[in-house]
Amino acid sequence: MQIGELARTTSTKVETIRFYEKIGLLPEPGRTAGNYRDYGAAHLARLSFIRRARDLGFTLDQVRELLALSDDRSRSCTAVDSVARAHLAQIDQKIADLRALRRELDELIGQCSQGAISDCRIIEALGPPSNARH
Amino acid sequence: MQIGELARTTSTKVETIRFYEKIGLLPEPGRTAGNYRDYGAAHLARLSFIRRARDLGFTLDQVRELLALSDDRSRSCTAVDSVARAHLAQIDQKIADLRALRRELDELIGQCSQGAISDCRIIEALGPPSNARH
DNA sequence: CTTGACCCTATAGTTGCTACAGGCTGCATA
DNA sequence: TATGCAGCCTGTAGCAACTATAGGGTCAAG
Repeated sequence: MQIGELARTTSTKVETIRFYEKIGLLPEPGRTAGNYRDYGAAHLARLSFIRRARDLGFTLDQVRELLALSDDRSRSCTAVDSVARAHLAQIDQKIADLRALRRELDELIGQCSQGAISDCRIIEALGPPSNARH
Repeated sequence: MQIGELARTTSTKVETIRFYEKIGLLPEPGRTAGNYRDYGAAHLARLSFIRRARDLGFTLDQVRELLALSDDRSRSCTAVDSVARAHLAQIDQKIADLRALRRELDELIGQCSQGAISDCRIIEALGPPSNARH
């Protein structure tokens, strides 16, 4: 299987696959006579794993950790669980932050009366705390 | 006012201020005899504006746009409003994405029975679609 | 035998900063 | 006067996680 096919089956860009190889996330495959990368089922499995984890928002470092854990199949699942839980907490934090931000922005927009910039509440709200603006 | 003081009053790092100058977001200030940057009230106002907008999650490009709009005080506020609304839509999208992700991850974690990795539902769920894994 | 799709390497760009390295300036203190 | 130290200067490299480009080689079909 050459890189293009692997890319298509995993919905990954060719460059990204080469990038994963360069940073040591995906093992180097064998090469054909013409120096093309030649992938097998194990590569497909590993890349799928990486993509799913990335889709779930894990960072590359977290993915690396999960891969190491999954390679060591004798260990307890607890470590995997804790990586996932930590990630969940981060997501919750992000959602909370975005919601707060959304509220603020929404309020700002509600004040816009579509007048001239000089009366724009949005611009005004972004201005300096209390100083005189020339 | 020198750069350190401006940094403190706006809760910005010194390097960030120089960075904003380099990318043309903040105008170059005058210099003292010793070649130190010398800032005035206008700089403070502009940097405050930038920081507030950034805190609200606007990208630097959006900030640039808002700054340009606010400089042209005769124009209608409508353009500002639309930048803000576009940003709001982006935030809503992000929140929705994160919520979907949260749900999925939560489900995954719920299945973890703390057994050995070989039985780990998380690792399993991250694996390839349906193929035989060696 | 040429076209075109695919592959190769290596490097630079993206966003929004942050962190050096190596060197001045300016003020206080011994 | 010397010296120390905080603060400033420039320039460059680094972070995540790719993406894009340049400049080439390979392979199958027509």
